[in-house]
Amino acid sequence: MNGDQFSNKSVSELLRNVAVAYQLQEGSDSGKNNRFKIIAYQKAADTVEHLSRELKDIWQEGKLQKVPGIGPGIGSGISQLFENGTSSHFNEVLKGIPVTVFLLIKVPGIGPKKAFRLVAHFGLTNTETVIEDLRNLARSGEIAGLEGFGQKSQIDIIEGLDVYERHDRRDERMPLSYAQKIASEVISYMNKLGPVIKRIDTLGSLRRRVATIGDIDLAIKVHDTSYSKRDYPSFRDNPYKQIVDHFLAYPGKRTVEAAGKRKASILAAGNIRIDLRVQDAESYGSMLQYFTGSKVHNIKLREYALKKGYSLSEYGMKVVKRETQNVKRTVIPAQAGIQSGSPIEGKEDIVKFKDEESLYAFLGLSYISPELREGTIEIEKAAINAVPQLISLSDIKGDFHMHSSYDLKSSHDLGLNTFEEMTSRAKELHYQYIGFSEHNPKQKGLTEAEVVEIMRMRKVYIDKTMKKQHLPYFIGLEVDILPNGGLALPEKAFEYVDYLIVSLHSSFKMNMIEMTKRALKALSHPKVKIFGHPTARLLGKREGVEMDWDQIFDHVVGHDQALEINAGPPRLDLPDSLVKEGVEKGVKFFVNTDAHAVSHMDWMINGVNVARRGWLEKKDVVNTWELKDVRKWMEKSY
DNA sequence: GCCGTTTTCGGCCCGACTGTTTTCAGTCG
Repeated sequence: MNGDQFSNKSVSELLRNVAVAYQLQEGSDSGKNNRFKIIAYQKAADTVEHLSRELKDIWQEGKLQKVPGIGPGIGSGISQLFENGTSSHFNEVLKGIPVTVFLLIKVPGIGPKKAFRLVAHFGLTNTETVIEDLRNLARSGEIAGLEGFGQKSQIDIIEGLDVYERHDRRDERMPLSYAQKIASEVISYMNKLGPVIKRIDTLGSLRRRVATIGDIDLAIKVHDTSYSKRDYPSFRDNPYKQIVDHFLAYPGKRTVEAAGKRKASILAAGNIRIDLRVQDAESYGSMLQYFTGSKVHNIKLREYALKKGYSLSEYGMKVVKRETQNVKRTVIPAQAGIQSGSPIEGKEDIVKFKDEESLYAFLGLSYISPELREGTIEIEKAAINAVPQLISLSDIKGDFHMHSSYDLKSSHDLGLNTFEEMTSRAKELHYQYIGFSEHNPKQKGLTEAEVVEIMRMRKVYIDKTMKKQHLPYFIGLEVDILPNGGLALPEKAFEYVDYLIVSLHSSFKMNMIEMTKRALKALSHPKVKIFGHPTARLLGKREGVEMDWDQIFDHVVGHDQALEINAGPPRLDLPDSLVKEGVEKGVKFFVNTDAHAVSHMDWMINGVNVARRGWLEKKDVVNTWELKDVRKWMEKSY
């Protein structure tokens, strides 16, 4: 097990191991016809691995079976696991399979069957030494003698072990903003190649704007091959080779991992893997769609296509004819022009797609933004033309969580820049209004009267300063939620602010009931309009707090309050999945940067990405509204 | 074992690559 035995990673690994165990039972009397059970466990493992929230929290909320791929069976096993630390059902299935099998399947090229045969035949049961033992066996030539293995597979095993040891060390994912930066550098380098390249897109989780990224995947569309050599003298015989070669010469490259005709991968500094795929224009849409994923989305899309009579692949679409109910189906080429427009009939009897729009349209679906492609309900929505009109960065009209350098003896960090400097940046960003929210003055060492006076002086100062700035503004404050749910600000100080953000900055380890009570109490004050970075998570450092989110959602909906999507790269809080749950209940949001410096105001895009993954439209995000509507909403109290 | 705009039963994504093969099984993405 890896770290916390209840982490998503551990649970997904456990489910994957159960799938492996069923695979090994196949063919035995007890394991007949569990082909689909295996797939079910693998699907569940995939989903859990890619959840943006802790499965355990979801379980605590009693929503385990809302997770796609988890039904009554797997769900009860997981419940057992969370309750007792172990699950009798899973244990029963795993029983009798040496643990070393589960270690060996992590080696590239070794799957369940091979792992089991190696372990069984050579008695590899020592978990400490199994990797080394296998390497020695391969080197001494003993594996080639085993039935089903040969010289080549023996060499492959040695190579696989090398790759395994290299990659095992870098297991973690990087923040989206960091991945985006690296990708941009590679893209601008590739663009130097000139007109051979028609366009470059990111793929995979990077394109879907997932909070954390594993590998960086890029797609390149080559220029129409109907070019004239006179027009592009540098465009030699093989554009693919030219592009791949250029990629392999990337200055930031450390090693070349693989290099083929139309794809290649390199490792950059920090063992970050960068994959490149090159495709011609007529099939670019299919490729883009396929490698953008997510895997679950693709599987669902293919199932959907199949029901409509099409077989969808990386290359395009074919028509499927079912012969009998159960056994085989024949695939014949789809007729191009079933829908007029973009699909192109290719020579390989397959309908190709230039772009993703025509691909989705061919299936009768409206376009689905990459951020929505997580296999939840996006296909069902697209089928009835009901995908949301997602917000974009240009919709943001103001930032309500910003810390200036104004010293109000606050309990946490001051910002680095003045009100004027932040205002001036806001104007550059074409904001139509702005909200300041320093931390509340500290409680120790100051009397109530002193705090009230500090707050009064601040208002006077802001009003005076902003008079010259000609940008509508709101005076806010970020107030600590005390452990008992009280606010770290005396009541009399409230009259010097337009709105309050309440945030958790201490005592994160409460149980769910206590924490929920605490948050609800803090939210009960009518001046509170925003719940700041609600889970209080710090990516890679601190898990979010335990909270009954349904109660929080209900409360804010009933009291004209909003939840924050904090765009700071260390936070990205709320997480996208909670945003989606919230908006389904009618929750309103702010996307804020929590800027402590002018440069941080550019973080807004990170929050917009989360909002998009959370299915938010303009109506759901207060700081995309017109000034008068924001004012009206701010002044509502209950 | 999961799932539902032709379903609560009867289905379940697609293709490439590779090695050890005489037609396919295993692995991968």
